[in-house]
Amino acid sequence: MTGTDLDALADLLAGPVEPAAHGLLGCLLSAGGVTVRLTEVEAYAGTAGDPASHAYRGRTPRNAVMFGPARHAYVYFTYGMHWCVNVVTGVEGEASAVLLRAGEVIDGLDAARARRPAVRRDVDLARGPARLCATLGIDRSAYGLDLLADGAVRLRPAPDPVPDAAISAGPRVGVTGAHDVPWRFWLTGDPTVSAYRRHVPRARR
DNA sequence: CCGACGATCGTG
DNA sequence: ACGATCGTCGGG
Repeated sequence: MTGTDLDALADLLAGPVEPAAHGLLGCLLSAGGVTVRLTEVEAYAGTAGDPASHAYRGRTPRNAVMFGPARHAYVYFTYGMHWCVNVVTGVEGEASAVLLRAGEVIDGLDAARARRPAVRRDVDLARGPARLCATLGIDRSAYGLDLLADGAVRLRPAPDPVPDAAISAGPRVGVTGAHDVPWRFWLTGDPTVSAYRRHVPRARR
C-alpha cells in the first residue's frame, strides 16, 4: 500500500458520507490479529436531519467523537452486550459516520475462530456489526482511535477497486424510521453480508 | 432519580 | 418470536 492510497482514503472520509460509505466497501479493517474485507456498511448523516443517527439530538458524552474529525472510530455498546464500530466522516461538527456492518475474514482466521468458537461457517464470523466487532475483539478501548494511524485498530484502502456496479443499496437495518432512505450498501451477492431484519416494533397492548 | 428502549444476536 | 442485559438519555 502506498501513502497516496492512504491520502486518497483520508480525503474520501473527509467528504460527504454517501461516497465515503461506498468507498469503504472493499477496504480492510484489522484488529486483534484478524483482518476483514468490508462487505456491508451503512451511512448516517449526523445532525443533518437523519433521525436514525446517534447524533441526531446533538452532542452527548457517548457520541462526542462523531463531532470531531473524520477517520476516527465511534464505538458504541448496545443491547447490554454488543459493541459496534463506525468510521466518522465529513468535516468537524457534522457528526456523520459509517457503520461497519459486515466483512469477510481474509487473515487471522485462527484468532477469529478462537474468539467465536460457536460459529460454524467462516462467512458468519463477521456477518453483522456486533459479530464483526466480536471477531476483531473491538470494544470500548477503540473509542476515538484514528483508524488510518498505526494503532490497535487499522483501516486500510481496498487492495482491489470495487466498481459501482458491484454495490447494492437498500434501507438501513434496525432503524425505526427513514425506511425510504437507501443508505445501506453492500457487495452484491457476497455471502458475508448480514441478513436483512426489519425493525420490529415493541409489543403493545 | 427513574424508566424506556436500543444502528443485535442466538436460539427455538 | 423472544429473551438476554445494561448504558444512555430524556423527562419529571
